[in-house]
Amino acid sequence: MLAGMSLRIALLGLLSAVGPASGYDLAKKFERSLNHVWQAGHTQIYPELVKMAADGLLAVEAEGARGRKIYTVTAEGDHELRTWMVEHAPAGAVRSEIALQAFLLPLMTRDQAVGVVERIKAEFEARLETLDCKPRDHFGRYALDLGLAQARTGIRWAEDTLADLKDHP
Amino acid sequence: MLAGMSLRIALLGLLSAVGPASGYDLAKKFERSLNHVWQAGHTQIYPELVKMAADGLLAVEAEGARGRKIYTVTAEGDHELRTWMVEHAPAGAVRSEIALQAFLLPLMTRDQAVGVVERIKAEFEARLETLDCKPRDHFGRYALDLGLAQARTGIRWAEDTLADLKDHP
DNA sequence: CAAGCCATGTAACCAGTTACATGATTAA
DNA sequence: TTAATCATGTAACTGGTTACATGGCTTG
Repeated sequence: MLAGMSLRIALLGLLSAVGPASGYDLAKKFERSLNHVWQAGHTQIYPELVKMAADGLLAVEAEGARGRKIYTVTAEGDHELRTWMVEHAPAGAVRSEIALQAFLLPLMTRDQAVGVVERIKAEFEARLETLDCKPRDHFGRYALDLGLAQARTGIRWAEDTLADLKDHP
Repeated sequence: MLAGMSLRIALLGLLSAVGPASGYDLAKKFERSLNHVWQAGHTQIYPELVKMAADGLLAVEAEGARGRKIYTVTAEGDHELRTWMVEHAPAGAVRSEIALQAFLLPLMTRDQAVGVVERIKAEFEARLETLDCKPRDHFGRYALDLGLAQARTGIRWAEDTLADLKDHP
């Protein structure tokens, strides 16, 4: 089991959850439901589906108009998904521009720092709002809970940091 | 100002904070202090420093034994750093294997899901512990606070999710 | 003088983004 | 019939990882 197959896993998961779909369908669902967890555009998805079919993880169930291919998960694909979920220790590594800006705050003047933290706060608030609008009955509900909790934590951090910056001028 | 220049910014920030340093020094400091915020190995750092010097953001202050070059931030480099901090709206996008596993939990059996969440919880706990050991007087303290708060949020999410999984078998 | 660490680099590869290209279908 | 949207793809590039290569310095 190689590292960095998250795109495959995400596609297998989506197909398992919503049933047979085309590349276009999957790209839309990526944007609508997986966005806060993983991102991929159609230019990455189309070729990956072809490779996954070649590797036996997916089968082409039907071919419609203008080359539209409907994919389904094979038994092997389902096995791959479950194995990854159960066995793969997720990489906890973070690469966050927000955290980088937070890291560098002490290099800024007080006024610069206040401006930066206020923008970060707004960013977390926007995130909270978009996540809050998503349907709660959805099968990605646990990830939604995590995202909401982390957005609230970010807002609280920004408030505390603003207070701290005002205390120590 | 192009997107995706976070590595440059991180290097400018480190050099500003700790003073003149070589590529090797910076690689070590990356590992020790920036790890929870951004990652970069020496194979990425060395060529980037050369490019940054060519672009006028850094100057080679001295050359020591075995080709060791000591870099300093130029006025232009300092300007670049400040401009990015003050003007660049940080990308909030997340790409997290942990969140992906959380997303896919409803596809698993109850036992599989419990195992996955327990491993995620352990991951957050490990993160909390490593961050807790870092020095608090350090110039990256705000990022450290954010990391600690988010690790605690992750642990709380895992506990809530485990309770939820046990309630609804 | 050998073992181990210090220190710097290159090359090949993989993942992800941006820009470009094309044609089918639908609605005004 | 023209404009918008649906739908699929390719190519070039950027950022990041892994594997490899090399040689100086230090200490037992």
